[in-house]
Amino acid sequence: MHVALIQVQPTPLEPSAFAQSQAFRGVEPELLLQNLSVKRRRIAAGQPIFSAGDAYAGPHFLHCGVAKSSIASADGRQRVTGFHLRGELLGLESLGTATHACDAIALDDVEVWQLPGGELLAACARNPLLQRALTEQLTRSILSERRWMLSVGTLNAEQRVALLLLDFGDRLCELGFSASHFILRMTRAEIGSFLGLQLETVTRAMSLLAERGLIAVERRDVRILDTDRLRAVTATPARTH
Amino acid sequence: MHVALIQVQPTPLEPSAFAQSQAFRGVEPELLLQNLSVKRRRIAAGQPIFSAGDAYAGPHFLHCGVAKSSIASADGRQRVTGFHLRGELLGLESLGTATHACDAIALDDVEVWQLPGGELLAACARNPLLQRALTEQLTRSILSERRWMLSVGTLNAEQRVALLLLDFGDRLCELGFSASHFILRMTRAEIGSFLGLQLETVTRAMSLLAERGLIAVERRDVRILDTDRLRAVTATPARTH
DNA sequence: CGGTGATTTGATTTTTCTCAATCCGGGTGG
DNA sequence: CCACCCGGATTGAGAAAAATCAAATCACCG
Repeated sequence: MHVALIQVQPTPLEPSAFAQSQAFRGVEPELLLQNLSVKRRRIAAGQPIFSAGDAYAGPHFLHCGVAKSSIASADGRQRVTGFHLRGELLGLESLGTATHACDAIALDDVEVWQLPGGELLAACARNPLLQRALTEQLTRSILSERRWMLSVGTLNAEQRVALLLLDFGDRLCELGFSASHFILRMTRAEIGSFLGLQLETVTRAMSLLAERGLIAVERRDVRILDTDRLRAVTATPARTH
Repeated sequence: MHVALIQVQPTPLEPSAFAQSQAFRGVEPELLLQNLSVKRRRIAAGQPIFSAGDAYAGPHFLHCGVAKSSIASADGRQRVTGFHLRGELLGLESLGTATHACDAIALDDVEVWQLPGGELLAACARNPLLQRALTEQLTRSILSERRWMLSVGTLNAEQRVALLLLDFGDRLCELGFSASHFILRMTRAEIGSFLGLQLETVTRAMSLLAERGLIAVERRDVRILDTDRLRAVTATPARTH
């Protein structure tokens, strides 16, 4: 069963987990863990990791599991702003502020390490490598969001869905899982919210891609059958804006 | 003539201009200017301030004028990611990287102060206040973009245009100009690109808002006639995603 | 074994895009 | 000084994409 590939097992607190992660690649783990009071928390699927308005203590390192982040307006509209795999840093966007501005919700059973924001900033001043890693993480997430902004604004439904699947596969691949076969942890509605589409449109786009033999979908189980042609779909001439 | 209100006059290099700006509010200007080698540049309307792929030297402080930033994909699609007024920091998203990832183009005749990225980061380590200001600027821009993401994904064309006009007015107001009468510095196509709409749709939305007496538009000249009702437009129940 | 939430598919409506024509104002050059 | 030109803006008509409404199916859970 391929499913096992994406089952993330809880692991003991390992200093090297930081350094190996995308977020803190290259940072001496001792420098981090010795000086920072990391708080480990486990959160069940569907439960919030943090919510908008919560007092901000610091960013959350996603040690294992899958999560989504979202933003809501006063009048109840809301939108998913990203899906996160283990090794990512959640809540960075509120660094230095008093309260969380966004929501983060576990899509899996999740373990997060809550880092102390103030100490982290102070540590940055002493450790240029850490500062660099944190800055890079921040710029990386800005750029990622801008690229999605671009895609959502210029690609049609089918292209957006294709891109999401490819992106998800790539990111899983970086973590050592299969890039071409995985289980989606989010609903069609959540995908639609992220891509600026209705859930029915997401379903239809997937059905069309499957009909053309580019992917195989069975509810949450996705297989990318022809990566090249799927990638070609996302590059087809569309609106240029 | 109200038009004069938004004419931005060039001013001499003033340390306090930094401290008064949104970006560096509260930072001792001496600490900044004494230690940083700021390079002033004037850029004519329509010309690039920097382009994707340019070597990254540091962020640009927009000392006067109006600018847009945009991002492009390899296959030529592109999208405006923001409009910027004086006092904002451009190119922060590439801090710590080797090359610019986005484009910034002057919509006005513009003056920018190019800050040295490396020195800036080093100065942050010595000056917590500066670090805090920079972090805040970064989180502010992330949140602003996420809010626009939310709006673009959940509001219809008319609502998006109404929101843009209100936002533009508010930001001008913060700079001491009129919030209800201003000249747009960007084309309908640029507005559309930012809002995820075609230029004709932007025009139509404005015409509709004008028809209902909420605004008065004459090409680039915009007057907000009924702020309350215009704001109500943006809050009308729409798609919830 | 029923119930619930998620997904899929179909039919229809709405919104926005696209294509086309026209208008308008500022700037240029005769 | 004026006619012309050109980019931007506006408006209209028709087409396309996606939203909306509705119904049926499916998997999983208690």
